[in-house]
Amino acid sequence: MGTTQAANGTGTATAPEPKYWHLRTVLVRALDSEFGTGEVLPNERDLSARFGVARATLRQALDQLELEGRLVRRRGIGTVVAAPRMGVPVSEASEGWPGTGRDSWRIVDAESAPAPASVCAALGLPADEAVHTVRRLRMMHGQVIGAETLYVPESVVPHVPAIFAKSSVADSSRARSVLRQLQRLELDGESRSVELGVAEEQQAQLLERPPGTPVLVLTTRYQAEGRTAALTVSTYRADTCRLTFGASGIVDVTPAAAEVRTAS
Amino acid sequence: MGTTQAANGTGTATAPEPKYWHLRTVLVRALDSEFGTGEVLPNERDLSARFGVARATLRQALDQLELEGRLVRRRGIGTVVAAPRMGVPVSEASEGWPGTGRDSWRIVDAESAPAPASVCAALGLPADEAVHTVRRLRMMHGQVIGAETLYVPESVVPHVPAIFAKSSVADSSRARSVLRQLQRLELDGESRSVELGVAEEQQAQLLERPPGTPVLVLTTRYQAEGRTAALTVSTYRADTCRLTFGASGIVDVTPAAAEVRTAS
DNA sequence: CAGTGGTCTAGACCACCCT
DNA sequence: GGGTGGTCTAGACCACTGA
Repeated sequence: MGTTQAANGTGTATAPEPKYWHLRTVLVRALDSEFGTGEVLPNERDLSARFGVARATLRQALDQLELEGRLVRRRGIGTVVAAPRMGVPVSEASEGWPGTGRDSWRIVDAESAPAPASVCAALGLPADEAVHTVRRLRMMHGQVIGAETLYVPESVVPHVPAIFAKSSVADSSRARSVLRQLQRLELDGESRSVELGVAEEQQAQLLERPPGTPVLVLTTRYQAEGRTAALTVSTYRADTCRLTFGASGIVDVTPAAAEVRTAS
Repeated sequence: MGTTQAANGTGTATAPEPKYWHLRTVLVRALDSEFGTGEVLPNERDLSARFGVARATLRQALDQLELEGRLVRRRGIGTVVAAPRMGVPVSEASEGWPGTGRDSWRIVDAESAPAPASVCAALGLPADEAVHTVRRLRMMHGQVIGAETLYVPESVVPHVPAIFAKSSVADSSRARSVLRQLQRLELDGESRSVELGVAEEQQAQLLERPPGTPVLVLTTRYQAEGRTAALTVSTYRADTCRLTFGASGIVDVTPAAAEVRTAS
């Protein structure tokens, strides 16, 4: 076990670059030149043998590439080359309340109940005040790309037809009712934040990914009538999404991403 | 080696939750209740022994927590509890050109040279057209939180006093000159995108993190005189930063992040 | 120097998918 | 069943930090 690890592949001996990092570089080049979207890579045991490293080391390189959204690994299937990230438009204040546009959403469920403390705080409410909660999935090109939870205080949208039978039809109509009433308010503005998170069990399931999957967490506060009238927390798959702001229209431009480098 | 792995800790036997994921949950609870920012955790060998798992398994859990920005690990030092993420204001169109505000920036270098193809494409230029390139670091609370590269075509800002001696003073004056001239143009608007990336060697060094560190890549296109007059690519440390948009003023509000959960 | 996290190995078993 | 990725182990050495 544990051979000496000293000789580390590059041959230069000047900089002790980790094997997995070098491997990643090699694979990036291969991905750029020899593989197309959707192609399946050789399995991990073969690859590790081919590169003369332990499987764990190869996996460390693949982990990086998956984080970068270049690969998708599926248990029982294999490792395939991922499509370039999708540009996901984040609507601007001028475009109104969430989900008004031409985005495709799928209602998951809806309810009216006391909100968790963190949500009440963000909405400027006393703890445990009742809020409407709507959960929905954002779809794009037939795929789930994000999960959103919308919170609206009952003091903003008071009455929603109470259908007690818990069914997807009832949820759906409740959700539509909340959204409809929200859109009657004049929207004064909004503020957003984006950060990195990981999907917990629930979200992970909605996003069709394993727990721990990195996500972009987009939090939006909607201002109306001089207060925070609604709050959304959206988690987008970090591997497949690029959130775009104010890019009204053109979205499919490849950004000059991290690997920008001067010719010097 | 490799004991049977069958009994997996939870005791329930109903759901085969991975050990490292369960460990993460345990550690999250411990961090929330028993540790304060800056406190040092026991070392990995002790922790793995205490939890009765291999060190690699413990590390898998710590990797997750580091990705979430809850921990910072430093070679030779130890693992410490991270401070909550900083809210990093991303200036709005109304606030003008980059770096105009009260943000703290530190010039790294500046030059005028043919741009890489991806940059030219994003700027709508023929390949290899000359652009001014300014690299600078964004500081906050005395820490480096991001690295930004600003690209401005020479056709937008033509002459910059040519100082051929390559020095930090010369770079700095060149950079200021470019920014000053940019600010004379009327800014029509801007479009942004945010995505997840990993820091390559160069960026990683600027951000004082190891290569492979996850970053939020913020790409901004500035519109002026009916064209894309400038492009910035900023990489922010994903573990310490939460990008905020249009939150003019209040920034230090804890967002209702991924772990939002209804009481149901 | 001793102590810490970072990398690497060889081998094992598990969960899942498809045929 | 046979193949794939996912998890786990025990042990080793390396690179960095600070006394």
